[in-house]
Amino acid sequence: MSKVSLKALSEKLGLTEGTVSRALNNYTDISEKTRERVRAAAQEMGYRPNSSARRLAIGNAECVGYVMSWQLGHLSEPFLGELLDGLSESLSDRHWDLTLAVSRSAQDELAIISRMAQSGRVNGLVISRTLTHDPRVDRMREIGIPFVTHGRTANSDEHAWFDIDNYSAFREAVAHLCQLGHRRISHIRGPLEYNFAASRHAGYRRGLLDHGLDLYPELEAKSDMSENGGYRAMRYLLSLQKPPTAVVCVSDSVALGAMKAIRERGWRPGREVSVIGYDGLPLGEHTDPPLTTMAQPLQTAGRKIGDMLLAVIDGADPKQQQELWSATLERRETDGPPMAEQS
Amino acid sequence: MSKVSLKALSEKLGLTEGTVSRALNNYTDISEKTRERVRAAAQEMGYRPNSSARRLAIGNAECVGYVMSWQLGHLSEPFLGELLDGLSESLSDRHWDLTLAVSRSAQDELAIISRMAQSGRVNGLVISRTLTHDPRVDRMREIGIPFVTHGRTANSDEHAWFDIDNYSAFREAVAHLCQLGHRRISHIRGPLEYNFAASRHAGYRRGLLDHGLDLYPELEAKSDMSENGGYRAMRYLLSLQKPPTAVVCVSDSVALGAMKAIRERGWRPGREVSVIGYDGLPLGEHTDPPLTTMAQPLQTAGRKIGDMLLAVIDGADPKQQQELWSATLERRETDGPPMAEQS
DNA sequence: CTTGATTCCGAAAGCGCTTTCGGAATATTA
DNA sequence: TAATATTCCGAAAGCGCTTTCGGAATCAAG
Repeated sequence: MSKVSLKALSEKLGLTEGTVSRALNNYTDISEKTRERVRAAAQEMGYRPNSSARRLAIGNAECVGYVMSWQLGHLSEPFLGELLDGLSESLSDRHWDLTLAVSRSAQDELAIISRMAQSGRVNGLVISRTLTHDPRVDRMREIGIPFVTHGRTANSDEHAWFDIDNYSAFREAVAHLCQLGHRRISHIRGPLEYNFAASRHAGYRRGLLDHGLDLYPELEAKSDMSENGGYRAMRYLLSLQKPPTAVVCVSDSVALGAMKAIRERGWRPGREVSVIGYDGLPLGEHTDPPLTTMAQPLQTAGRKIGDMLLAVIDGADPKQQQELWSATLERRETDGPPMAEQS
Repeated sequence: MSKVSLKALSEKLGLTEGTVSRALNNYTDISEKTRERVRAAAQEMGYRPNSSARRLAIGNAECVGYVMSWQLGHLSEPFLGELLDGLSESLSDRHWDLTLAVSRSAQDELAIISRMAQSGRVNGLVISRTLTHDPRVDRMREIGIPFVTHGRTANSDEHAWFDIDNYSAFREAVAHLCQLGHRRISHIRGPLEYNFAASRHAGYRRGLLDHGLDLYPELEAKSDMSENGGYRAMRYLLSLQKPPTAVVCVSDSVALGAMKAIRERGWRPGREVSVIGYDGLPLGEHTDPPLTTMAQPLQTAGRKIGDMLLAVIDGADPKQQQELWSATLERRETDGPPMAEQS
């Protein structure tokens, strides 16, 4: 690729490679005059230091990795793009790269982590969708590579993480429904191995208890993270003797499916049964009716995660790199007071 | 990171680094016995060749880049995840990496391309959302780095590309509406600089002509690629003296916004005005009513693009690496015959 | 004008791996 | 057994860049 090497440049300048290198890297032992001369020549010849060579010499990959799992339809997560955007923004300040790896199995994922870390391909890693007990963080810690998780784990005290306060978010969502007068509040939850799903679930339960409501297992429906999962779960809930008057969903996507089930029954979301989603997706404004949701601030999450990772790489104490942000209730039109008892 | 180097490994084995290297890389001049011995030791010590060193020596980055632009809300594109997934799947066969770069301006994007290519950081590039006249492909060609575009350009004959036949898709969508009896068919189009938007627009027009319909500029509304853009565009169309009885939208997202505008007027998509989207997003099944759409097969597009890029890198003629796939009409419930004239 | 402190650059040693080349050691053929 | 052909590995030269070290040349101080 790069036809112009340091050697070519230095020969043209009548300097040694070392000198040119130092000039370009702003060493103080190079006179301002020659530094400029070198810069100009480099510019003119279109010199680009070979990354592999530089990285080898410098002993640094100038690169971090994001490893995402194939599971859970992770790839279609709404936060993917934003996260990558923020990450790369953070990295671009120092001209570092972002390498992506997607795994095809849990085993595969651990292998990928090891390989990327131990081959010196990256200086740090970030993973998303943490499990409560996540073998990936064990692996990363054992390897000793800097990392930050997007989402907490059971022993998050030990590492750097970024998370949204899912627990409080769902507690708040339930509180909101209670204030509207609901007492039969359902939850369509995600796979509980995932920390975020477990937190939301726990927050939901806590919300009920806050308001003196009992926990009814039949009011909790399991789902994957897809619209279809939400649809099926909601159909189940609607088939109950006494269907819930409100349901909080693990995500906006799931809420979308739930809404469809509600409509199919001839009911209307926000009237016969309120529904609250989670994510704050823009498309929620355009559903029928517009979806009330707990909106998470993901526009800058990636940026923050990147900054945290860089800090850890720079030697910061991972335990100090922990950030918990909050979601906020965004009322649209799928939440309303319960209708008069009807059975 | 990697504590065990080739040197350490070779010393432990009582062999030279060169020999160990050759053993690990399956050179034929190493006896099967020592090869096995080396493998075992490598495995045991957890040896991982340092990537930077390997890449430098080998003169190959073992890596390709995907550069995405910040524009157009590209990041939230539905195909992002699938594309990355497919790409990485293709690359993982040879254990190559995928590095991501997101640009913050058109200028920036060109700079990124140059830097990645000329610093030998990647062996090839892929870009999405091509413009009809795309300076990025000019740049890549001028640099001489292998690449494939996701979407065609004005001079696509010259390079490798993957695309969906947008033109035919929209022509077909219009044909479908005509067969249902529609004669006032609108199009909410995207920014025409983008090749895909221009193709869809052209396909729409061609569809009208196919059926002997005239082109009315006022029936074409411009929009960005967001739900909101579709919403505003549709409001405009509904404000016409004689609103269209059907509208084909540049994307499902845009269609979502359009549907909202239709509902707000007290009408129902598929009854007073039919709407057809494009993308085939799963969430379209759960809108109200479920969105009829031209579905594109993106599950394997990434894989294909990756394979094509690899082929070009391996020396294949870029002009032979061109692939055009078709979208297919997925009828759901937003298409129907026009209602009786009503004004 | 000499001595010592500064500037500024050349020389050279890597970074960790790959690959070519040549030559022992062993096997094959006459 | 001698001569030729094979097998298998050691030695060494890079890949392109960074960085330490030392020494001219230039400066300020005596």
